[in-house]
Amino acid sequence: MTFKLTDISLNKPDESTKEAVKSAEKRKKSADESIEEAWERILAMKNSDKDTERLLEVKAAMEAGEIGREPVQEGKRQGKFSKAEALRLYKVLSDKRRDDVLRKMVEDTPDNYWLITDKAKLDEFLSILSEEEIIVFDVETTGPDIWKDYLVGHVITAVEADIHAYIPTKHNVDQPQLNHGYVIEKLRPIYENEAVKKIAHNAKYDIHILANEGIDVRGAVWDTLEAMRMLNENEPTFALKPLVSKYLRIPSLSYGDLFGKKGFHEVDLDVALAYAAKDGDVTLKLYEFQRKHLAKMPEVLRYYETVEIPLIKVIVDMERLGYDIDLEYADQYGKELKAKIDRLHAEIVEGLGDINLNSPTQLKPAIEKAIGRTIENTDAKKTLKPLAREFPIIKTLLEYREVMKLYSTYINALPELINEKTGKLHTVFNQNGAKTGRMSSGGGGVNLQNQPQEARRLFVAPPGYVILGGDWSQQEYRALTYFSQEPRLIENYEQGNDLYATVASEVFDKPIEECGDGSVYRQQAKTIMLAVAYGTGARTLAMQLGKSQEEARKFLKSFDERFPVVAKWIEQNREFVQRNGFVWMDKKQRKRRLPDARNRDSDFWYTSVYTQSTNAIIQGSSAIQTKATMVELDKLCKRKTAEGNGEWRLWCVVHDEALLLVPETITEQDIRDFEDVMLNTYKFGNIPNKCDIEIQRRWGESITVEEFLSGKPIPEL
DNA sequence: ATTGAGAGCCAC
DNA sequence: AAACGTGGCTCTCAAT
Repeated sequence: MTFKLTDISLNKPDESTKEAVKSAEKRKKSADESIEEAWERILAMKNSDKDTERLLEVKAAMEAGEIGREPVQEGKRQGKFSKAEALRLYKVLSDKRRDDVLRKMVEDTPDNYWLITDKAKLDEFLSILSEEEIIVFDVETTGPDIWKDYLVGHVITAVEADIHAYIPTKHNVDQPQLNHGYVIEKLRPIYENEAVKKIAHNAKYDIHILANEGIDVRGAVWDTLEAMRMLNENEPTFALKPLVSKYLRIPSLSYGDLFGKKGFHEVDLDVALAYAAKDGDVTLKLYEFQRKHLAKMPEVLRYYETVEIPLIKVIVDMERLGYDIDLEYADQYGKELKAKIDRLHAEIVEGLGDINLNSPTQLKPAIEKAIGRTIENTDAKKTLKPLAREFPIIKTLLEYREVMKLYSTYINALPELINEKTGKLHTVFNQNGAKTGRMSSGGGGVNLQNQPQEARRLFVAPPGYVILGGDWSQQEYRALTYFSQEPRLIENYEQGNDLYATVASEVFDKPIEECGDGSVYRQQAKTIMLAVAYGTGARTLAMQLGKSQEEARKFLKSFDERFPVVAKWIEQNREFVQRNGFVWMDKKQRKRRLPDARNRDSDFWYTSVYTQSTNAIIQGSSAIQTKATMVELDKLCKRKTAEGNGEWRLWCVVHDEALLLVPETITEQDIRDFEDVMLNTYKFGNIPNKCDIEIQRRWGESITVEEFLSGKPIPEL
């Protein structure tokens, strides 16, 4: 097609006249445009996917007579039907549907849903509860924030009696309710009674909220959220409603669908009853469903009940304790970093131009221009590092990145996250945040598990206390050794040798003396071990070691030859997951389901599920060791506190590292007791555990036990 | 203003 | 030919 300049001359008088005529016709037409024509016109417009979806929904609802057009304002005639009106109607439609659902919920409220708003009814319910061995509990609140939101009502299910009660106390509605404190005191004996077994969905939240009311929940024996993670860690969501819809086939709309952003305290009591009591009802049904299925995996059930369940309260306590932040240190360090950032920024901008250095999209072309060649991305490790030697500006940029990350994510950010109420920094631990069973940490605030050394320095013990920390030495490789039963590795650990030196000596065929601390062989063996555990290929390993792929391949091959039993175990895992679609963690206490392993194209000789199968066993089993030990550490803390020489608390756990907050007057015996729990709570069969213990006031600024016992003072803040 | 995806990078 | 496991947060940038 040819293109003539004249084709785009816009201001030809004849054309504009035509347009004017056309639009006049259009106006005339629109006055008597039929609704069908209007829809055709609107739907032909450039609409986003979401708008199209909404428009079609409105169209269908209008055609079904569910809604009509907006009312005409007095004295005006109805204008033409516009996209804007259609989208306004969408909101009208959603609100109407929501109201319909809520009305229906109220109408259909079962007789065994009890709304308790007077003392007599509460007493009647309490007398029913006194006969119950197990109950469901759930708190309704103003929102999800355990520090800002507060309790507005209690849901309790009397299981045997089959009654689901809602006891509102703080709804902002014009309906009578029982006094908040009165209900707390009436329910306290139940909540705090160990003998009254309790079921909840996401019990950690309810326990937190009740703790805010001064109630110490005891006897929690089942959490339907954590149980579901045992049954299927791949579930897309662990929210109650979707699980109930999916597994019990009870249609359940989410809180947001029903109430939007409204807090539960704004909900009328009849609606509140229908919604809240149903939570107790379906949680109970989900519990029964889960029990039936977990019974088929007795080791998983036992692990769940003896480790995961007690762990909930251990985590609650840890989250509530929080962290003291050295603000003075943070401020001073932050200023230093900021000055450095400014200096580096100025230097880089001189070479690259005045761009946003934090924007990869702006950075990439600027770098390409500056160095005169194209780059794939601005990834520090993969792309920029190899260029740093040749181009000083890249080196400076990498330095900028590093300092910027430290400043913006950690040093400058942490003080901002301090909780106003407690004056401390709090994290949220997700008990099974990783599909392997590891915990994760964060929850909109601080992630305790990825603090770099520099940032750990901001975390300090309160006056009079010290941080007693222990980390399992080579936790995952000990697990690997146990599972594979590789004789050379077992021997290494039985004799208390240095693993990396042993591996280096074998892989590089060097005398052990040349593979000790500080040797390049030992360092490389460390990387190779990691590659084995993570399933890293030769290409990546080559990059990490700064060697050719050829050499990296040789190293991996050499490892397989020298530690053939490990290689065989990895191969077994591959076969197992291919056959079964899952792997077992230690003692069948937990599964990692990798269903993709079963329906793979046979042409693929590698898929990530195979590396995952081995890694999941190692990582997941290590997590079991950590969690089982956490439960015992909590008991140790309670025992020590009871001795009366000051309070002991579990402070933080980072995968293979456990830190306690203990009185600064601790004794050698105290430390030995701590070590004993770390070493002996959970063992991988015949492999001995090893634990390195350190004492500190500032996280990471520690002295060893030996130093401590020989009288070396713990560094002051 | 809020949200979500992608890039990038911190930890074990 | 294909190959690094598990997370979470900050920043940018585009979309709503």
